[in-house]
Amino acid sequence: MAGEEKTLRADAERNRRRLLEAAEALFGERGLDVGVGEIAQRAGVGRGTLFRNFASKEHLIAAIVAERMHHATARGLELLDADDPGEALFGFLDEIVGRQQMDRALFESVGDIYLSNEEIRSAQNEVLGVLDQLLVRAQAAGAVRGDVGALDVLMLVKGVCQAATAFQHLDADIAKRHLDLIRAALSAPPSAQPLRGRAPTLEDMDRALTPPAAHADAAEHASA
Amino acid sequence: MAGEEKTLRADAERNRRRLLEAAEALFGERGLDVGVGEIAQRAGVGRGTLFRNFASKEHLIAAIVAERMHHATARGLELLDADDPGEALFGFLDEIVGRQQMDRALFESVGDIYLSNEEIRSAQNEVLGVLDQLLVRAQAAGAVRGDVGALDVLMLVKGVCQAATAFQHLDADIAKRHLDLIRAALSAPPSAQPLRGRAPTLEDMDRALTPPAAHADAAEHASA
DNA sequence: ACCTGAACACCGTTCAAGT
DNA sequence: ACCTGAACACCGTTCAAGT
Repeated sequence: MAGEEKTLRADAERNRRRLLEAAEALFGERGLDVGVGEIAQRAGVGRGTLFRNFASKEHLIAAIVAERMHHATARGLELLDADDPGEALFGFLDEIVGRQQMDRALFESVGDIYLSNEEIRSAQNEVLGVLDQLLVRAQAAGAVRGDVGALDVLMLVKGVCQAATAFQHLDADIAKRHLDLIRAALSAPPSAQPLRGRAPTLEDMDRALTPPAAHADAAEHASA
Repeated sequence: MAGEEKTLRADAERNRRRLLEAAEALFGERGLDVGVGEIAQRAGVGRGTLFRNFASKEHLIAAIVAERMHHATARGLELLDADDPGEALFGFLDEIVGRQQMDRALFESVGDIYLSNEEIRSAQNEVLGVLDQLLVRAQAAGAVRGDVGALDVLMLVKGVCQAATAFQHLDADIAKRHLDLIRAALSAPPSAQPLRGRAPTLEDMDRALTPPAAHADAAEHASA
């Protein structure tokens, strides 16, 4: 289903890498509103070359975020072999949050392109895949309540990251603190009252991709 | 300390109100990136008039957000008289989240102007004031763990709102669901392991306002 | 005092001309 | 094929001219 990696000319490939590195460095230092001109200059190429490699500034950001997500996926796969399933899950979340703190507001505008950019979507589905496995293991071990899904967890963590970036001058470890609270929420037995709504699934996300289509007969055979 | 409300000419006051209403409507419908020209047009004034009333587009957004915060403060004060302190606190959070869901991504760019805009800051301090009272009452009643502060709670809720706006097409009630998880986190006894870091205070926020000042002797008599 | 809209500065993006 | 930078379109903001 995924297209083959179009092989680039040697210099083009090098320019692409330089652009990614320059953008990553500048975004990390000064946030997402650094100009494309400055990025191209730091990469040592013309502005047009940036748009030859990336359809828009948002796509450039998406490419960087997708790379991060691939790293996260790889790390999550490693943790699947850990002894303690609970520690594996929460250690995974800790590392994700740790990376976020370092490089400023990279998650900042992800929300906007979350669903519209295919590269981000597939990378995020990878992350959700491992997260789901880590979660199921932790639930089987009794370390995490059974009524939450991987998408629940990812959204809570994303929220913690975003809220923390606004206050990072305040306390660098505040995200860790709030992650501990998320952990408490996930560790608690679903005793008191049940959660409102139901755990969102990947199918829900796919369905959310086409809101302008008012076909009205979508609930036919999709109620599995 | 707060300056007196400069009394405006009748037509100027009316224009200001019209601009706020037009902006609120358009932002709610199509997000924060509607142009100032369209806002002015909908309000029936020239573009220059917008900038006479609000120093910048960000200040216009801040004025709207500040109004919302005043409403939230008023609602919180009412809830201080409620019978069940726990229900009062979580009901308050529910209403905040409910309003957020309705009008799109209003919290979206708040993070950026959080600390730089004085109007937002004082309005937020008001909210934090009531939230603190609601929280202390709930803690005294044993409904909420003692090791969290009002700023912790506000940041968690803000995170939930932001993460939910990205997925609002998915499930309108997803923020409510995650708020239930936050409730579980706050209701849990601080038994397992203690939270990392310490509860952020209003003094921490004020201190975060002046990061470029490296005076180094700020911990003199401020350690109260 | 306040309002207006043309003019300005500053982005992201495109494209004709080069190699 | 790929690169370049001038040119374009589109923002937010300013300001001289009006009332």
